[in-house]
Amino acid sequence: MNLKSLSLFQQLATSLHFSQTAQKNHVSPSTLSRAIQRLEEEMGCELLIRDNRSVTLTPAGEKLKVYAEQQLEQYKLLQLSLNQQQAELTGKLHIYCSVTAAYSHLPELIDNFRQQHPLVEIMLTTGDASDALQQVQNQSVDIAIAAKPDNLPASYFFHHLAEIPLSVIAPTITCKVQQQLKEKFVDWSKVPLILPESGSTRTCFEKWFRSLQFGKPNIYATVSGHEAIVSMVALGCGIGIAPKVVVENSPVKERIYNLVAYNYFSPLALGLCCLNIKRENLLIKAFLATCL
Amino acid sequence: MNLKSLSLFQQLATSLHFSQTAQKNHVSPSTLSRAIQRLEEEMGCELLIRDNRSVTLTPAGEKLKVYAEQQLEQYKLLQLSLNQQQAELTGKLHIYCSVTAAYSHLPELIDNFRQQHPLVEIMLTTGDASDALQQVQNQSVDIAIAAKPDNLPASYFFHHLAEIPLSVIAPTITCKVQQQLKEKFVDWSKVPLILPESGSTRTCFEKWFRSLQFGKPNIYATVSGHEAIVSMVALGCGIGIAPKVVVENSPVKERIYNLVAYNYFSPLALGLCCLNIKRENLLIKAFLATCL
DNA sequence: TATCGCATTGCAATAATTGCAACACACTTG
DNA sequence: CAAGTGTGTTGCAATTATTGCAATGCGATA
Repeated sequence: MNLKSLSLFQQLATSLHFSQTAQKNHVSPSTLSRAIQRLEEEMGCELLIRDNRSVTLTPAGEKLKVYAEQQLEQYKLLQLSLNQQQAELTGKLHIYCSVTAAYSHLPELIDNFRQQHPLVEIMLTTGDASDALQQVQNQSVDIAIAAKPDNLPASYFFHHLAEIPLSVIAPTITCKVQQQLKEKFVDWSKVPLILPESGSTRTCFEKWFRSLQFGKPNIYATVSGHEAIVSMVALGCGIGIAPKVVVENSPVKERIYNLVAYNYFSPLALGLCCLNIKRENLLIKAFLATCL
Repeated sequence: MNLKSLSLFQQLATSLHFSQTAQKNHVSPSTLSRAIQRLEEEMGCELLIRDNRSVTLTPAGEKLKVYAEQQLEQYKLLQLSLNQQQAELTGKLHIYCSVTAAYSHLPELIDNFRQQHPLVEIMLTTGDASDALQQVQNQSVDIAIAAKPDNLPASYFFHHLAEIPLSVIAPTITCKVQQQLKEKFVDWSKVPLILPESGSTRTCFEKWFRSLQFGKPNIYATVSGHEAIVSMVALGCGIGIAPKVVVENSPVKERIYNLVAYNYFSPLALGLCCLNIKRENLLIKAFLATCL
């Protein structure tokens, strides 16, 4: 039995909903399902009754839920007590976070860290993912939470956190782009494109476009930051490519749709990045530790 | 964090001795060492000070020890409560156990099981490993704890528990065998051998002897049970082959020594064995579950 | 009947854990 | 003082466990 499974179970026992719980924890439903199965195996009894329409706790499940809550609480207390005992960490930790990551992973990372090291002052900068590495490089920040570039120099340390799928998006309003896309033969060299200035998403796009063999792309605009791409697409300026999370959290998401047919972009690898030489730094070490 | 590591740590924190703790838990010292390292990583602080001559708990280690003891206790209680809640298992469980296994793994298996299912009556038969399968086959027993034979029919289920290394042993007292072994060229067809009647050890030996290409072995005696082999070797009747555990736990171990040069026997695979069709049997299922 | 939502499974890829052997170190012995 | 013994730690290769994707089964909904 491990705390991760226990935590998953505890949440599931509260929400009684596999998909939701899985999503909240950034794991696939199958992972959650199997974690519970392992737990049931280990306990030697059913914990949840899933009748394909609803999920209910068995009496044993109830007991385990109580136990899980206790355990998680006690574990927190232990951590607190251990961290108190160690020379308590203080100082400033500069974190750079791409706006994209801020949607999905930042909150819990910060939460966990603050819980364990309440005296550390966190200096957070958000910005375009493509700036992340540079910020780390010139030590303006200690850690970046951003997509992994294709060729990361060995002087950087990278810890994988999640895969960020990309979406190709188009405006729903009637406009020139709309018509172009409706044609049987889409001349990609004519379709106006909204692209990020640089960064992984840009690289990703360029690879794809080259594979189409349509010559030069018709780049309507290059913008800095995924959010801006989404906005411009919504305005009907052209089609764009941006992380799914950004699209789904956008205030204009009603005015765009997903060009599912073109979703063969490999997802971005989101993770923590810092200089290898700084991994011994106590604050950085502590931060990385909270991310397992 | 998982209970296994926590349990290892708890024991280590009590014994303050890596090798001992590792041995008691049937893991290698390196496994234990790394489990502790992981724990320290996870907690973000040192737990034990190892200065190459002694092991001491740090204050953080002390705290974790207390925590670990609580957790393990609570886990036991949880199991108890869950098992109580389920229709409590009762009945008889017939176990066959080779004497060899009785030395090493039987106690804890039984312990664990009894703790969880105190009302189940355990009927234990010990005997020669070679009988184990037959006993399972004709359903005289439900489960056997014994070495896995080379060709186990598919109707059997086998769960690996540990590797049992074999020793080639010779008498220390001066006798004919001694002299034969001292010669530069050992004529293996002349050396008197003490062998088990049948079973994995026998198979193992025969393979080895054939590979020597010395014709027929000079079999002094075939006996049933590894313990008897050790005794006969101690008496100077010949050399023998038997599991290390048996040799080391033998009352006559002072009168035998290990022919290290001939230790190229592959170890026996000790494990639990039952008929596949009986795996659904509640008692058997429960027993297997306690063995992970 | 077709489609959706939800949990589960087969399978291949990835990550974590393991034990062996080799090592470094401190004490003990001959 | 060199060789030997007992200790915990590492490099490395092999095994094991875990993961996510894609496909499946199953009921509900339209």
